[in-house]
Amino acid sequence: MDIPARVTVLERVPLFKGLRPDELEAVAREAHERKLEKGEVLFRQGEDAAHSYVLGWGRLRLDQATPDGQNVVLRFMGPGDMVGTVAVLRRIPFPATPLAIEDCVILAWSAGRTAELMTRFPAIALNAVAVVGGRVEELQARLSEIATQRVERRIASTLLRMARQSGRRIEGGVEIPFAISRNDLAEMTATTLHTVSRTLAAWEQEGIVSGKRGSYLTIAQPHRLVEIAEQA
Amino acid sequence: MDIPARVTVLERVPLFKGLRPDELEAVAREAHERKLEKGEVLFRQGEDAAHSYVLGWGRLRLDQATPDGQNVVLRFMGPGDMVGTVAVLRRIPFPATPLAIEDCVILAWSAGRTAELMTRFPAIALNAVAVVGGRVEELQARLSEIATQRVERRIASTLLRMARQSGRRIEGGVEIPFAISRNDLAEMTATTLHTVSRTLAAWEQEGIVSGKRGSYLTIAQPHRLVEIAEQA
DNA sequence: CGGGGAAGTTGCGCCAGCGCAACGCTGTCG
DNA sequence: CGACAGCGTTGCGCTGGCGCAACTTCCCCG
Repeated sequence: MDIPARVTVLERVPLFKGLRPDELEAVAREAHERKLEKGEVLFRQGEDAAHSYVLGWGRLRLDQATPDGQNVVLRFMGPGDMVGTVAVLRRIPFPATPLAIEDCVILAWSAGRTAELMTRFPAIALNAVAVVGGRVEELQARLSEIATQRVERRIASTLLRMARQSGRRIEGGVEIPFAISRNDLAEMTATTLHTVSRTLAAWEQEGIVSGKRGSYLTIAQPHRLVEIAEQA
Repeated sequence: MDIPARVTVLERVPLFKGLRPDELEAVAREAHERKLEKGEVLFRQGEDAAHSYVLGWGRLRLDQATPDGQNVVLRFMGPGDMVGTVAVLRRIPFPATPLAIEDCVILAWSAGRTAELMTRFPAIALNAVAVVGGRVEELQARLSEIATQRVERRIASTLLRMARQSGRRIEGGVEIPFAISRNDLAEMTATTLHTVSRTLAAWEQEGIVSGKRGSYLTIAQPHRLVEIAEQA
């Protein structure tokens, strides 16, 4: 990717919102580039946070291993998302592992460079607070859900949230444009593969969602899902 | 509080770490001051985020109401914590309500002033990312816990986390220096008052924790609690 | 000092959903 | 093209801990 191409990518990244073209160019010049094939990891939980990243193309799933060896899916990330930036600024090891679920192109900056750019262009740092704040909000919402709601409602809320973040309108509903396994959903909603399977099977029966194995999940009747998510 | 007194407070606030004394003074000059009595709220969930705050003295409990009227305790906050800053920068309404559980003194800056100060002193913005990042980490940990662990382990983890954040060594163990009701604990661990009550009663029997109603909770045998939190 | 109310305790019964296990489907790799 | 591996489905039984309700204890306030 040459510099103008990078700028085109960075223009749409929330982290760099409000920067002038020449500033974006300066940021772009400092970046390294990295490609990741589906199935590879960008880094591993526990590693030293030497670089921060911005996802240019592709999708990542952010996994966190618990001390006792279980796995929790923290979030899915798409183009424009920042990765690892917080760990870099906090000078702590990466707290999770981003796994490529599609081929990805990623821009990287060293830890020192990251801090330096944010100091030089404070707007980046302000944007970073906003982005990370958004994650706090999402996590708080999930926490509330898990704390107070039944499994069925949590699955509904999770699907709606993913649709809102990454969904595409297509004929016949809203499509979530990457493969999510039942197990992924289970690990996002704090339940088991089995319960997710049963729930989705029921919803497919009723025509609320559809999507064969491997292909993308489509929410055919979002309003029905909203009803389920909101019912007392 | 005069300006030097404010500077003394701000010196110990993580958000302002690394600022020079003259910079701290500039920040202090821009602040408004606000007192809050026990039982009052600083602002209400849903209100427009017109100011950001730093807690000088006292303690707050941050509550979030769910759409269906339940309540979740997001966190307890103590001296030096920042409050509302994220909502200000994201230009969204406050997502939760901070309730004073002790008398508090709070410094406040208007939304515009907050952004301006962060731009003038980018170190503040970098610190803010780190602080908010810490919250993300804590929320992720709680999410993992709730998703994968039994109630007993979650309560143990929560108590240990609070002890780590605010605990005081005293003779006979570690004391959590503010009143936590069983209900608070229930709302933090995604369980019910009843289950918390039973669990703590059992632990008091075994001498792991102690603390009468109203007084502060003391963890007499932290290592036992760690065992419970870590056992498979 | 006595009455009211909030917070905490405890017993009991029930059920959502977990855990296990067996089976089915589908893509893929030799 | 056959067999394997990974993912998903489904049935079944069990149980953690929730929900309800009755009761106790403590604290505050008049």
